Amino acid sequence: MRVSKQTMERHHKEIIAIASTMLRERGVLGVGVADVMQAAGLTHGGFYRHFASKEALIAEATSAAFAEILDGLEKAAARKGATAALEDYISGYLSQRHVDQPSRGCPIPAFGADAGRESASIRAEFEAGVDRLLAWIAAGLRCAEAERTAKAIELLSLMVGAVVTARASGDQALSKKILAQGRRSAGNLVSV
Amino acid sequence: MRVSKQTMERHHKEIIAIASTMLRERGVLGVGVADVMQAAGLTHGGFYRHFASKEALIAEATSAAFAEILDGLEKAAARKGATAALEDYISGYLSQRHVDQPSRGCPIPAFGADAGRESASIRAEFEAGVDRLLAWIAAGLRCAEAERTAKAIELLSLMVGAVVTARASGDQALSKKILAQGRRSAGNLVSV
DNA sequence: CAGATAAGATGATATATATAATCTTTATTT
DNA sequence: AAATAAAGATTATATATATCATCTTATCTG
Repeated sequence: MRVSKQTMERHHKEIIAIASTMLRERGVLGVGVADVMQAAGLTHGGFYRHFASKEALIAEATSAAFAEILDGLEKAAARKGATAALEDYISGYLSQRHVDQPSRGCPIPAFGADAGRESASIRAEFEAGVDRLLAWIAAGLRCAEAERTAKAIELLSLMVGAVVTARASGDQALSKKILAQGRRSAGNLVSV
Repeated sequence: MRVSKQTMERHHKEIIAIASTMLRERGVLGVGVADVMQAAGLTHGGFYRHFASKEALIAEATSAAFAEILDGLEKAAARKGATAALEDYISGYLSQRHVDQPSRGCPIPAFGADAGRESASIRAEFEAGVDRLLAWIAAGLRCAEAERTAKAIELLSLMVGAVVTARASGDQALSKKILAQGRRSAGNLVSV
């Protein structure tokens, strides 16, 4: 049945929000259109009133995942300063919680590999998110202006790789070792 | 029809070899049992004479992917020395070729995120591969014995993250920038 | 308020999936 | 050489998939 414009708008946003968490939990091929709709309390039939294709949903959900995170980061930086916010971000990123719960975490370790196999429209959203994230990280670094972007890339690569490798290595000792070393390395990077 | 023991053994290895490249190209959910069998010149019906389940195939293919790479690395280290071999490995890892062609590349950026979602048997194979790779990297580092493992983890994390992020960021300028920075950072790591 | 419109539900289609049963053909064993 | 065993082919099953058509029912618009 038809719903009000406001309700439809709300549904639209809910679908995207659910897809953005499912994406990070299950990867691109692991999320089904019907799954997402059901989780939103709807049936699969209405999906194509909202999106032209699954690909379009993934693109929007990718953008939403980055936006959600970056909005939070920008608020944190405004509240406690760019450098302190960056330190919090790093310790959260390289935490056991982040490794265990990808659903609200960073999209890059969660489905960056998947995104690399997807269409240009999805990769473009991903790239925009990475760009924005790198700029935010750079702003929190205390080194010389000229080195900031380079260092931001180094730091992000290190963190992404540590989380991917820790997740893949099961819940054993190795996983924790990788995380702990990631924290040390990242700490050295930002302090120098 | 029945084939000789040798032929069956060959088929078995071919199936695993094909799965190990498909895995890296398409991820765990992207490889289908029938796809793999067809690529091996067989039909899907015979699959369960070779493997108990798709999961068993993925576990074996994961192990095979790491083994293939590490056998090559160990030969290279024997030929030209651990340190020189490590330098080659790093420059190959952070090359455009590796970013563009995951099929014969490192399993960690290719399907580490997928592996993290899979069963313990698959994660165990992955963990064993990471372990062996870290030991090989550590052997090529010229720093103090006590720091080697830590530095190997740092280096691998950095490289994995750079490749994942470069792949996800499309074929634009950002992707190349991430790779180039990865090479600089890795270079600094091994030289110090 | 009446009619148009459209969001979502229901149902259908076509394809893909992992797995299992059965059949065929051949290698192995006796 | 006959009997057996088994690898792979064929076929079947059950489920999942993305997408589309149609129907219902409510909102919006004139």
